Amino acid sequence: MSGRAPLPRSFYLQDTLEVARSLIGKLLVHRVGESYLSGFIVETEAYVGPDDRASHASRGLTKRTAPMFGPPGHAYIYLIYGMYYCFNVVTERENYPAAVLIRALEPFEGIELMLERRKVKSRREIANGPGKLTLALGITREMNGWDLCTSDLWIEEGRSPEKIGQGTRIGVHYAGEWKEKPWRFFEVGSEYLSR
DNA sequence: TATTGGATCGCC
DNA sequence: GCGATCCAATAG
Repeated sequence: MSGRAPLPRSFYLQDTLEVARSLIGKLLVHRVGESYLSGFIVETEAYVGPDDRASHASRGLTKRTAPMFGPPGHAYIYLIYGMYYCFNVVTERENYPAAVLIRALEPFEGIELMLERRKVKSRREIANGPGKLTLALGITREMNGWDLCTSDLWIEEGRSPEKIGQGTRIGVHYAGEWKEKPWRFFEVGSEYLSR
């Protein structure tokens, strides 16, 4: 038996900013056969509601953004710049588009395999960015929409971060006043943050 | 049907 | 600082 317990759906049903903050320190896990690839979440960003111009959902329900309008606790994964995948967890009630982007991890399990996949030599380069962590953990488009409560991809309890910092979101220069929202959260002092 | 540009990354 | 690389979202 595993003894590993995915966070309950009620966790993802909470306010998105609360989820984004609470995710710092939790463990993101991908089970591959008998082994696990995982890392502690050290950086997140919240994308909240239909009016947030930084969010893909600000243009309404489309084929791509459909998971953001779905029930909480599912994955929203999309291809960015034709090359990388970004992984989000869907939050809040169905039909209210909101999600939290996972931006960086501190590698935990499967480090040797993740170093190979990323073609890097140091642990801090494995998952210090949203496109890097999906490559390291083997998260692809096939997993878009997966239920994080019942699938081989989930988030479980981890550790308590000493201090959580907050700042503006990255890469959303096009979002007008919404780019100023301090909706990025991170573990202060971590060596595994993006950029 | 054609054009545009992006919640990034790694190298110049 | 810039090009890679592809596809969803728009415009026509």
